[in-house]
Amino acid sequence: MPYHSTPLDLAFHALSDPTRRAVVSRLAQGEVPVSALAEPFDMALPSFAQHLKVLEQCGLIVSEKRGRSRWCKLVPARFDEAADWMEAERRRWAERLDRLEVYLDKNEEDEAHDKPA
Amino acid sequence: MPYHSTPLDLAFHALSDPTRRAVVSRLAQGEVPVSALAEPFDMALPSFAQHLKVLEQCGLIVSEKRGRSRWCKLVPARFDEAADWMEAERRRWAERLDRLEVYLDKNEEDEAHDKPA
DNA sequence: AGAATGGTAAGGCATATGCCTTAGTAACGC
DNA sequence: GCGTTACTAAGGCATATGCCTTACCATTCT
Repeated sequence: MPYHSTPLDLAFHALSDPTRRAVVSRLAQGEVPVSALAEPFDMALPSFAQHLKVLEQCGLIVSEKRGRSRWCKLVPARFDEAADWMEAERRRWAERLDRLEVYLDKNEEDEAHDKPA
Repeated sequence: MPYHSTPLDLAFHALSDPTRRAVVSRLAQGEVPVSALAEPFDMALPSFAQHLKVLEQCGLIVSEKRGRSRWCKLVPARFDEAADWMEAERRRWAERLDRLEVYLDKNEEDEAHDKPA
C-alpha cells in the first residue's frame, strides 16, 4: 500500500494479519528473539521474517541483534496512535448517539405537552 | 487477504486505507448517501464504490438503496471488536510495565537495605 | 418520452502481498 | 577449524489491491 501509506495506514495494515497480531500480542511479555517468536507458526523462517519486517518498518516493533539472535520488542507509541484513533472515533460515535437520544427524549416530552414539531 | 481473513483481519485491513477511514469517520454523523460520501475524494466513482464494498463486506458499514441513491451507515459492533482488541493489548502491555516497575522498586529498596539479588 | 442523476458491472493494468525455496553469512560450541 | 544455529538475501509464483475507463441500469425531473 505505498500508494499513500501514512503511519496510521501502515499500522492498521500491519495489524490486519493474524500472524503479526499474534507477534504484537506476544511481545507484551517483553523482548523475545526471532526464533522463539517464530516457533508457534507453521511457516518458513524467511516468510515469518517478512512479517517482522512489516512490523518494524511501520514502527510497531524494534529489534536489535545480540550475538546471533535478534531480539524484538514492542514500541507502544505507534500502537497507541492507532488505538487512539479508534477510541476517538468510538467517542464521536457515542456522542452523536447521545445527542440523538436527548433529541428524541425532548420530542417525546413535547408531544406529551401537546407541542409537536 | 483471503488467505486467512477473520473478521479482525478484515476490519484492520479495511481501516488501513485513508479513504476508508475518512468514510468511517464521516459516518459518525449518521447516514450519508454514496454520492455525498464520495464528493470529497478525487477518485472515479467506481473506485470509490470499491472502498465502500470493502467496508460493507467486513461489516463495518451497512447500506440500503432508497430511490436511486444508496445510504450508508456505520455498524459499531465490528468497529468495537477491533477497538477492543487494541485496548486489551494496550492493557496487557501496561500491566507488564507496572509489574516491571514494582519489581524494580523492590530491588531498589533491597539494595538500600544492603540485600541485593 | 427523453435527459439527467446516482449508482453498478465488467474488465484492464501496475504494483503489493504472502508464501515458498535455495543460497548465503555471522556467531557460537566442540 | 568445522559443524551447528540463527538469521538474511534473492528470486519466483499466485493472488489481491487500488486505480482507471467504458458500458449499463434504475429512478427522477422536465
